[in-house]
Amino acid sequence: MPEKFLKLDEEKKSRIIHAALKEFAEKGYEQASTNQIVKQAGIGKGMLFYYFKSKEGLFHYLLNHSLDIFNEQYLSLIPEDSNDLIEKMASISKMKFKLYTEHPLEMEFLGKFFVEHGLELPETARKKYEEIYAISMKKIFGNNHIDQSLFRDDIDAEKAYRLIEWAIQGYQNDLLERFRNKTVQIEEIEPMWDEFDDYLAILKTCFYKQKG
Amino acid sequence: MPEKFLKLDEEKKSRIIHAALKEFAEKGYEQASTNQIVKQAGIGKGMLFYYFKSKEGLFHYLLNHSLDIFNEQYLSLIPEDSNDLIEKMASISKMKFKLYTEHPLEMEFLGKFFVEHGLELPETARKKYEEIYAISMKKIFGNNHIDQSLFRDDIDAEKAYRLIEWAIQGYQNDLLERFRNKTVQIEEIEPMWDEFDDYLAILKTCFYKQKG
DNA sequence: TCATTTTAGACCACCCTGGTCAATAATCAG
DNA sequence: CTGATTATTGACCAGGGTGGTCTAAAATGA
Repeated sequence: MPEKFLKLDEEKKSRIIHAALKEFAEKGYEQASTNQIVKQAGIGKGMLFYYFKSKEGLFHYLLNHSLDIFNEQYLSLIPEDSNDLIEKMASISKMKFKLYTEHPLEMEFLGKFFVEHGLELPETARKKYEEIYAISMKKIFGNNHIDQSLFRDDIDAEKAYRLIEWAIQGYQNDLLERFRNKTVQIEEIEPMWDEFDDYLAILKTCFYKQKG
Repeated sequence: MPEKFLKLDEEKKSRIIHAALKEFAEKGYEQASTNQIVKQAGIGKGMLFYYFKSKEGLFHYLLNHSLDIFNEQYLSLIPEDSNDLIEKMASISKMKFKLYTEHPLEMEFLGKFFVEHGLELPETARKKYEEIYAISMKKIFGNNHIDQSLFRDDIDAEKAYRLIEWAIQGYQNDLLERFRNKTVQIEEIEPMWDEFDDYLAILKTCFYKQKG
């Protein structure tokens, strides 16, 4: 919708988007200051209202922008076919890590306005979010042909499932915490996934049937 | 220090403390509004500055108040003697749940100003926090006579340790999410802990040596 | 009764708000 | 080059919120 804005060169767009995302994520909608945004973005005050009509217009644009990234860089890439629960969750986890390190501001922004509670959102954004949420649920849990026979017999597979999910989640949070505000260097990634694989191996050893 | 304030009856003190905790936790120090606080607490504007000298004075009081609760209702109660890692973490987890449901505002407040990043705190509060942090670390991990022999031999005990921690953490977060903004009814607690015990049993089955 | 302590909220000077707009700079068409 | 169109700036606006003060009244106590 903001055609004027879309015509800008990428560098400037990015500066504005990031300044705005940061301000909204930190302060919330009401407390966010357009003055701060223009100062941080290094543009004149008038331009923000020339590109987007109002504060609300800017906010809507940011919501769409962030949801699109979430969709394209994450949701659409989730594989649907794996039967090995741990492998599936691991690959999702890796993608999520990539998403969060490559687009930290967008994800913080979405976190603030969707995951956190008690914030009213425009109808359109809520709809879009609910769609995406439904898709993600379907992709991750939907086609429940998870191979339960992989699990050992003496435990409740459903509960084991949750425990594994939480454990992997915990590792991811730990990882994200370590890389907070750092840009991830390519050469750091491989040993990280090695470590991750160690953890996954333990989970398999413990929760799956032992061969032989 | 705020003697005037301490002489008030408990109900009024509580109203003021809770209004202030909520405002600070939601908006952060700078953005928090003393006007909002007095309105929410139902007292005249002047009183806040009569009890505490300034906004900063109020904030310091809240920090101490919350840290004290954390200390007395949680840290000092952590048992130091258990060797069974899972049992120990489980009991800590239960206490933490109690702490968070009985003092949600205090814990949100502390979360905002300690766990969240990039907020400067007064020197005294930082010291107090670091002490408490050190104590908690020592209590939880310090006397590392955790009985590693309980773990099965074919996995790295250190890593298993972390996985268990994350899993239990995940369950707790799930629980806290379910009870967000609800006061926990006593009759709801027991079945909850039954469920928790189920999860713990699975963890033991999977990570500990099998008997016989 | 009168002195002391609590209380309320009007008031202060100041700062920041989202948004406008007139003046200017840059770009483009012919 | 000219003249029109577009992009850009920042001073400016009315309105509202800021932490904090102070007067005057109410409550309390002796």
